[in-house]
Amino acid sequence: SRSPTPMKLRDAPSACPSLWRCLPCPPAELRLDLVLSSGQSFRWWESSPGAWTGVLGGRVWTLRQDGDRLWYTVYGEEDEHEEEQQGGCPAKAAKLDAAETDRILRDYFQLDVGLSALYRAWGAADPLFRKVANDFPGVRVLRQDPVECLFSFICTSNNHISRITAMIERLCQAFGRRLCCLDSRPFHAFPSLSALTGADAEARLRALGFGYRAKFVSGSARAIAEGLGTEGLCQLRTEPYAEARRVLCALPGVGAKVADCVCLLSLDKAEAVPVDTHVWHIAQQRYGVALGGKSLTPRAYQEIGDFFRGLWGPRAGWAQAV
DNA sequence: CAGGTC
DNA sequence: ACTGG
Repeated sequence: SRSPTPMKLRDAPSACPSLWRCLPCPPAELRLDLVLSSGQSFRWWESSPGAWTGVLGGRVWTLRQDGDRLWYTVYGEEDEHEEEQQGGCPAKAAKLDAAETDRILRDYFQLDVGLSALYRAWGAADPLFRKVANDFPGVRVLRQDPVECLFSFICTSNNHISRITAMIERLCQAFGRRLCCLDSRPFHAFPSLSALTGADAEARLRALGFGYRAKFVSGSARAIAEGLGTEGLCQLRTEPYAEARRVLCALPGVGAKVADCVCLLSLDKAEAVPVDTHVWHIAQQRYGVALGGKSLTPRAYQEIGDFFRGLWGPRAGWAQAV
């Protein structure tokens, strides 16, 4: 009998303790709710109060914070057979997996970067930061997959969060590998580069409501596939900020703002300061950056980034995320 | 008009 | 220009 038992979402460790693990992580270092709902990633969903379910590294996870601990559970794939689930997973495999999942999570949240020390430094340099920081502790920059980050942020231009989230959900359903079903809801991986290079990709994206961004997504996928490749894109992590930015801005649908988002959120460029309309207004109103144009010109964009880098230092992008 | 880009 | 809160 091969009928796969439908998997259920796991809200909390109490329900099924053996399937949960935890990492030490005080709230001053990470506030899950703030980070996962702030528009850095569009793939996390508050599945029940305090529990966040989403896809990371080709697996489905539920995360939860309790005091000084970050709890997590990872769901098996559909193809994994029942015998593994009940008789207790093969101990050896489970142990190896635990070290690996710990590592994935620590890397994704960049837990080796001490956030409280950074908050102190930014606050010492900037009274306005201090005020905001009080209400928003534990906001850190995720280290996302470059392909997911790039194509997600191509979708953000001249758009709003609720629609961006819905578009990316449809993108994954249509082009991404199906991972598993939780409470009858299917979860899909973010599409690989090659999934987006098909001849009909643009038309399919238009049908999914991507509008003019359909051409940007398919065009950038093609350009990367025929150029640096997924590996080359990932290798931008070891290149200087200016070089990564230059390469990204050559892609269709990628201008200064999207390039900075990709640099900051997936390519380890902590000095990248994405300047959206919101940041632009704050720079003028709260920080008195004198650039009284009617629109955010390339010149003004550069000036605002330089201003915040001068104020906050080499991790200005992290401070801006707060 | 929205976390811009061509 | 796409699309929708």
